[in-house]
Amino acid sequence: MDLSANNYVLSVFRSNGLKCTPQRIAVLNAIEQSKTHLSIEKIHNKVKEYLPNVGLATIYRSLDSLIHIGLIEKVHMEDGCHSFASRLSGHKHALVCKVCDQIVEYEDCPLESIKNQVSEKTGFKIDNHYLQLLGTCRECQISDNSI
Amino acid sequence: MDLSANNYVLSVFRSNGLKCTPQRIAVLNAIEQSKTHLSIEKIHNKVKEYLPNVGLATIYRSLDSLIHIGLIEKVHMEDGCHSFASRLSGHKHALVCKVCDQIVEYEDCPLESIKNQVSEKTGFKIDNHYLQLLGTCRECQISDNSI
DNA sequence: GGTACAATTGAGAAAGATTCTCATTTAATA
DNA sequence: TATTAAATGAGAATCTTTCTCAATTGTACC
Repeated sequence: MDLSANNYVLSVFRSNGLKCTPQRIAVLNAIEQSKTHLSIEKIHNKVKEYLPNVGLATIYRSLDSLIHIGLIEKVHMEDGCHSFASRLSGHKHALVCKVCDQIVEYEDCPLESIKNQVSEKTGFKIDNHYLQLLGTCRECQISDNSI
Repeated sequence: MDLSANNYVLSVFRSNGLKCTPQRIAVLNAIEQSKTHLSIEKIHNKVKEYLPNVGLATIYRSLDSLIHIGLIEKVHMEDGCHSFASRLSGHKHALVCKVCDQIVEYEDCPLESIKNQVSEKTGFKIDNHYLQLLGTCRECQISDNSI
């Protein structure tokens, strides 16, 4: 894991008046590099591989900072827990496999038109949305290791 | 609050082998009758009005049971907390006002067609979805008590 | 209606998750 | 490189959620 930030990430930190620390970069990298969702504990373990002394409180604080400046977002799992997803590659939605827990990100946002529709009907000004589709991925359908 | 269940609710409990207790009915009623989202603590307080001795653990257990038999579902809030919504009136999506916290339910599910689209592209078999739209309701836009 | 029995409850303890405090360290800036 | 405010690590404190167990209560059957 490279604990130095690229220019874009650095500029996001700076423009928000936040320091770009190795801890924060390590948390961001852990989330970006993961193919599946990570609990706080898993993020902590991942970061400890590179920064063995990092404290759990720092993970919480880093996640808060990264959410605040928009580099990551909280993703809600069906069981009520949450994980975290990178927002560096723009707006995405989560496809969560109930069998293998894999998260596939789906980039075409199908909701822009729907938002207008809903706005007209209800008068709500909608400025954010959260969509999650739950099901079984292709591999798990084939291997049929579902419960 | 009427702590007796209607026939439908009763049959759902029975077909799942669960007892229909006043505590569970009170939790269900509290959620159904609320216009806004309720935290666990608020549900507890609401239920205590009718069953003063109800314990917090019972609220947790009732919520689990009600989710398990499909009478309610967990709704995720943007801050990572969750509230609970009745499913007695069918499939609905939440429109959450960031100013007044009001939840408006929106019944036309715009996602059925999208699900097929996404399935084709990704191979996922999608069997559930969760959509939440966050914004400002008509009243709060007018009164402009936003932050 | 009364009885038996397993499921459920209340209370508080226990466990787990998150936040806070504060002395120390460190990134950013000049 | 020196300065300074922000960030960190460690552990305490605070919430939140789950567990345990004795007492209670729905439900099914008579």
